[in-house]
Amino acid sequence: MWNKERFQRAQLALRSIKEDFSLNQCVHTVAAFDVSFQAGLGVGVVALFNYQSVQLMECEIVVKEPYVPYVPTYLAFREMPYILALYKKLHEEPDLLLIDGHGKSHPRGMGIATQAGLSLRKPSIGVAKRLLFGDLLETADGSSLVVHPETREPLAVAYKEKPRFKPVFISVGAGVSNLSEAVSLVLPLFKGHREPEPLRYVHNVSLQEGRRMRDGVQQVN
DNA sequence: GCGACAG
DNA sequence: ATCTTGTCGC
Repeated sequence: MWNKERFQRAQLALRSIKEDFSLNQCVHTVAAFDVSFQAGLGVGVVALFNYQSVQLMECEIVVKEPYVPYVPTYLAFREMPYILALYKKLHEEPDLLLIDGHGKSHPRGMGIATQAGLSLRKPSIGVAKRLLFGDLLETADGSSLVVHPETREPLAVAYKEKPRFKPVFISVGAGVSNLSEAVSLVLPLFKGHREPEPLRYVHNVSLQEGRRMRDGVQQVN
């Protein structure tokens, strides 16, 4: 059975894991994850990308029923089963994980990107489409900073690939030394869209795969 | 008590 | 996230 108390205990227990891993000097590959839900089924997708060229290397899919509902600030407990299964399917070990959601910019500093990084012992970065926690501070260069409500510590950067875009919120997951490093690692992955290309790709694959299953396969591929 | 609340 | 059509704009 699930409840907030168990979720919170598990989340805080994970927080005490030692980060005995860190980013390689050179990041060669990045793995992006996303999960969508269609007709009661969860469709998880991972895509391995070459970091330098931002070209697709591998794509894997996992389809299964979710174990628990979505509970605000406990997203990882719903989506982590997909991420773990997807990670096992990869034929090559990635250097960096890119997660659709927050990392450190979370009420307990334990967003899904952080939980994923700690669980898999891999450096991770979170990219979320909406703010969850923290105060938004406008900066001169057009982008904004998210800071902790009390400590005022920087938690995330609100980045707009184009001025007319709504921002995405980039935050440290695990194994990345600081926010500015996380941002500089993600920026090269943007290709003129709101989200970095690897995340945009897995999101699209997840949606189309979900619809294909829901509507029934009309053709064999 | 009230409102907010990633995906 | 999902339920859902057309529509305005670059």
